[in-house]
Amino acid sequence: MSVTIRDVAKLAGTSPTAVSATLNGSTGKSIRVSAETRERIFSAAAQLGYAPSQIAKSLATGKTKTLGLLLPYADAFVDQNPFCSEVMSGIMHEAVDRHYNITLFTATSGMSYDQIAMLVDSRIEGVLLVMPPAEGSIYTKCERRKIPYVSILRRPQPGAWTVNADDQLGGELAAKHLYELGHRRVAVLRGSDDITTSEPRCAGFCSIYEQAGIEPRIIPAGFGWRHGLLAMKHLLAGDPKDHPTAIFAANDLCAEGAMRAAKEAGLSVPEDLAVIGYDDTWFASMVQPALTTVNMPIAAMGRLAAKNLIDRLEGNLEVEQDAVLPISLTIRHSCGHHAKSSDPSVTTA
Amino acid sequence: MSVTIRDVAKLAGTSPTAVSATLNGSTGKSIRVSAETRERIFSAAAQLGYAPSQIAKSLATGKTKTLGLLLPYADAFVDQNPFCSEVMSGIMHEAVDRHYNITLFTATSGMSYDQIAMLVDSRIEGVLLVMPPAEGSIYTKCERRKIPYVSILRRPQPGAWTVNADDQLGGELAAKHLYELGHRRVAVLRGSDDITTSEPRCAGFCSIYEQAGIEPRIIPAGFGWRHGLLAMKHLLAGDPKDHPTAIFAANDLCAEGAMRAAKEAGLSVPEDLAVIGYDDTWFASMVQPALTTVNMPIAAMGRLAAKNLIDRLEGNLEVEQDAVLPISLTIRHSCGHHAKSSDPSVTTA
DNA sequence: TCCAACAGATAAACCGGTTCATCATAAAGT
DNA sequence: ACTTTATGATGAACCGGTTTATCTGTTGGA
Repeated sequence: MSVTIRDVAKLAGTSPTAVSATLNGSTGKSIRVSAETRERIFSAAAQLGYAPSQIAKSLATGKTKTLGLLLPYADAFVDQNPFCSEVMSGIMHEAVDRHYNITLFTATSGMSYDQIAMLVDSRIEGVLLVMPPAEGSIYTKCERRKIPYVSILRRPQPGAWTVNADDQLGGELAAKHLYELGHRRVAVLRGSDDITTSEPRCAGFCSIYEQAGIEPRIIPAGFGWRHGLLAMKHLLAGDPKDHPTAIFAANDLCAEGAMRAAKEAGLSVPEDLAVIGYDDTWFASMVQPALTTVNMPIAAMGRLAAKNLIDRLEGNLEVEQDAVLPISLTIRHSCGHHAKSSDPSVTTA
Repeated sequence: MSVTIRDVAKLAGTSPTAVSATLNGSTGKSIRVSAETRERIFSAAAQLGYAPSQIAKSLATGKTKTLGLLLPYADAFVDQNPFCSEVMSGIMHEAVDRHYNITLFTATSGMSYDQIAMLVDSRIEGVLLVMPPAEGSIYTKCERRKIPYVSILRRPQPGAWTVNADDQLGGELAAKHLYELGHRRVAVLRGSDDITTSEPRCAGFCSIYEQAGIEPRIIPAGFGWRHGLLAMKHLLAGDPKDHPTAIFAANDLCAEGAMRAAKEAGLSVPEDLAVIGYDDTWFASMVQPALTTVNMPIAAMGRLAAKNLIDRLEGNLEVEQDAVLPISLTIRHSCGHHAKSSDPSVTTA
């Protein structure tokens, strides 16, 4: 069938041991190969088109160089949120650089995280979790099997590694921006409670306004476009005197939904209503008006999570357990301030 | 270290052979196990928490139950095009149902398809290619290694399996719609030539108009938002008498870019300019005005490609070599016709 | 001259499953 | 009574690598 290390050894007139050591760059141990034998091995391997069986290698060494990637489970969320694609992109960059494979665990609809945990088998050396649930059998499974995992956007836990952005600060930056623009009646469209970022973002936002003696209205919305739309409609259904002049949305999608509802109610953004988003995905710069939004270094977070996981797997124990990446505010047009057309920050293929 | 099949056999007081046969549901061959031994094996396995090594299993059987998934290479494209997420979702559904793993090969920036082909190793039983290039070492590599592959959106080739939508028909549907609405000066913003769908869509569109003696203008654009924006600006820079009254864009992203350019030039959509998109991703229903667009069953295409690949791997030879999925037209607001607010076809998490 | 150290090389065991070939023993057929 | 067939079970080989332990010369130092 396929060409094995013994075939190469036979053609080169030497032993499998020598071939293995040579092709792996001589482990330096007691296996010594003369320059001339090495030559014969290389040419034999090339002649036969030898490619080592990664499976046999894994069985012998116990290493698979394969990571599992668990994306959020709700179909609509995966499909619709550009966040996932961006974080995936960052992860792939690091994985390719470090010669690791990524196996996809997407919990599809009708499939719980617990069922997904079943997919973690001996082929997986480590797991990357993107916006995972607070609790779940996936964690106990990994711990029982001693499989290390790194979570992206999960509240830090003792004994677990995480990569987060500074959500509290993100909320604060948004609040400061709106406050400085003169907004005094503001509302938060808060993300769903099962994602851990919702709370600190909201808390950070409120803390700034509370220092000024103002209590923002908090509407439980969610991370979808429709959530923003419905929450905004709900707000606008109340007494016009209570209508907020500014909105801090759960993310960019939610912000767009809110803008849509406002426009349908005859309000214009940013003149009648300022809207600020979160994430700064490509989507934010494409909607109209382009969103002022809190920027998370999404791809960098994915990359760092992959890096930290691989570092740990390779024995580097100095990995930062709870990394927090910096946050910034990207100012575009949805809160007024300054105007420009065809936002150049949009990059296309 | 970990518990092996021999440990289970020892505890159950039987042989590895019996354990293997029992746990795999008795292959029915000459290995026979009595009901009472079976019981002991099950309880021993449960007691030890035995989980078979998939690696050892793969080495012994030659099957890995792992598929490679190759997504398009330009970062911006992957990140920004909802198409990829949707096709991935369909693929994952089938893979999970059939108990197959998916290994991700995303050609990141600065990495060619040829380099990606290097990642295909013995762990991969089959490959799924999404919008692959016309030529490349990936194909020769798969053929040399006898690894079957199924391409999504690639021109049918002898000896290669594909899943496509009826691009020609898609173009025709778009053209008929615009023609019936009275548009006689129309332009095609054509996708880039390296994606095989560009040509038949354009051809289908033109064929309808040519029957009426009209030659549509064809602008080489691309599949990105910016491509649509620039192409439209270029069109609007010409003599106003030549301005088209309707646009057939390469995809939804491109269509939005074109709409943006039109709006910036003071035109309104659909009153002054009709725009029709392609793909019908979630994005299409979210932009304003919501896009009339050619609907591709994207997730279904992903799912079918995975199904066909797995069927072939499992020896089903009746797999349709070049599947073509049906196309339809989703009418929203960007070509006028009828109006409605908050398009209900938008689904959110 | 003798022994230690080392370069070069390899046979054999091992990783953890699957599967082929073989072997008892009991039941059934002639 | 003797062969055939079915049941229950297992030892050993195998998949394709890595790694340990061992072996032979050759060189250098005392």
